[in-house]
Amino acid sequence: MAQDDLFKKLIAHAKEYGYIFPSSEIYDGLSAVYDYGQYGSELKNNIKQYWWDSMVKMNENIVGIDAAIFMHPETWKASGHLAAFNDPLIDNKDSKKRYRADELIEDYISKYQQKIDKEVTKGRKKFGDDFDEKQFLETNPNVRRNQKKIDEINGRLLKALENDDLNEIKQIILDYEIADPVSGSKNWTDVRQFNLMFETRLGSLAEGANKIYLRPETAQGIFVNYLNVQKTGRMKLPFGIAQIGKAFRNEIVARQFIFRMREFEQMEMQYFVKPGTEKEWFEHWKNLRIKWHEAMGLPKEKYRLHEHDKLAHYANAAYDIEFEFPFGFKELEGIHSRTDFDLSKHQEFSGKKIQYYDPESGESFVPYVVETSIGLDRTFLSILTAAYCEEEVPKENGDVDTRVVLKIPPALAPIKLSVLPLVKKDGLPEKAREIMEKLKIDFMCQYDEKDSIGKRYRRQDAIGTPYCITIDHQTLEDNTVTIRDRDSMEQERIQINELARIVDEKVSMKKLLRMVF
RNA sequence: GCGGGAGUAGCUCAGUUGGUAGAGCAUUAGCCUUCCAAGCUAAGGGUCGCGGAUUCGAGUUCCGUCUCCCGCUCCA
Repeated sequence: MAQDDLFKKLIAHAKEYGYIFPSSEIYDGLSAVYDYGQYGSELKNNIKQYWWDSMVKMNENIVGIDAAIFMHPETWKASGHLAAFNDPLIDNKDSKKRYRADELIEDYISKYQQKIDKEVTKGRKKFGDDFDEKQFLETNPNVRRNQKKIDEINGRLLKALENDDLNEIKQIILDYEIADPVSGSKNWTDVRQFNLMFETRLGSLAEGANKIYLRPETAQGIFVNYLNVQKTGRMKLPFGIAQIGKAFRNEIVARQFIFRMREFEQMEMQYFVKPGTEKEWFEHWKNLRIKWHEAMGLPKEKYRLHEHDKLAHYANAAYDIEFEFPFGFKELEGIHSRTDFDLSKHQEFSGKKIQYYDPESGESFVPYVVETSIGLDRTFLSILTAAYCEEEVPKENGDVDTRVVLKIPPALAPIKLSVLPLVKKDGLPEKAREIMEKLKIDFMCQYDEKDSIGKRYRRQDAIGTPYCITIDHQTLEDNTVTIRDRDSMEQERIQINELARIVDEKVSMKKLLRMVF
């Protein structure tokens, strides 16, 4: 089956079986916003728990917090988001391409710079060892002409950016007849501002109310709480702060189902270390995070590591863990060595000293940070895509039947166990209810007596329930039930009083944690 | 924003030159059922995305509009 078709089927299946619904669907939906349904929210919670436990429970030097989505606006000046998330964009009407208007102008400027470089090369050849670059740049008429042009355009651009003057940016493009690098067309739309951060106002709508933002990443909530946690938790380096929470980005194009949403959830852990040891910890977390993914049991070949060659301004090393989605390998988790960029910036902007006193060396310093940041919704999607199977099952009459089954890792499955009386009479439903009552304290269980047993098995397959237990006539005689495995469809007969123990062994989250640690 | 595709029941879709909105599955109730979906009976569920135009009459024609999906530009 083509990957594209598979993806469409998966989306339809996710909706039909209560995993993911389009947001506000009765009002025609909202672009790139989705709601998690009755099973989706269970799966999501299980993923969160697996992550949280593997951070906070399994590492005594990692603690968790839950910071607010609203933060002081200065936060985003310090982090650089306010500047970096504001892009003036322009469309070419002929080529239909969209560009960042400032980059378009900068590209144009770089052509003049290239001319200057060429002159310098020529000059160097001509004068040999006597070549004085500084003097050459000041006196050569060609260089001076080009440099003047650069200064002129650059000056206008910087001023326009500073004043948020979009009309001026457009005017620069028109004045210098800057053309679309692809088509050569000069047929441009107006310049529009895209702010990737959602804005709102704190307090009333009254004038003078402060503009605040929905956080575009959760990490800053950790950085601004660094001192609080370090002091109140008596934390010593190295230590980590973990957080799960929503973040918001007003993406120009948000698509591919829940892969890129405007509202999404991140699971982040910032690990604070002594400067100089960050590379070592970076390796440590990279390896541990890979093990975390592998323990879930999704196919290993679906994962791949990608090293950033172009590093963000704050990082000195960065890896992505990528997953092969139906639309290709895409980022699932980022492991970044963020140096002391964030804490230093907050120190600078807040005026509060963010230092760690190291009793061993007697020195104070700003700690370095190694970050692991994983998309919860993306992890959800990776599990769902890997789980979705259409199997051919031979029927008794020789026909072939298609079985749709979600092979979700049992520890993460929304419903662990369904309890099914073979028939709806002879006291079997009563016995099944009795068993159900005992088990529901241990597991998410579901009871079903409607329709034939085969049909009920298929319904459970479709939502990914790993085990079905069936109460039949023999149950009444010897207190045994059959337990059916979702993936192999094989059955085993076991004692009722063994049920909780046997199922727990199979579906417990402890199993995953033991594989990682 | 531009280009392409699509909006009819929970799902998959049919609906003729314009003439009373349909099927299968699903759902609910009842009957029947000794282990891998689709036995029997009945019921519920749709202002055909929305608005306008043409017409005696529009799911169907025309215009507008909204939404979703795919592609492109952006992405810490």
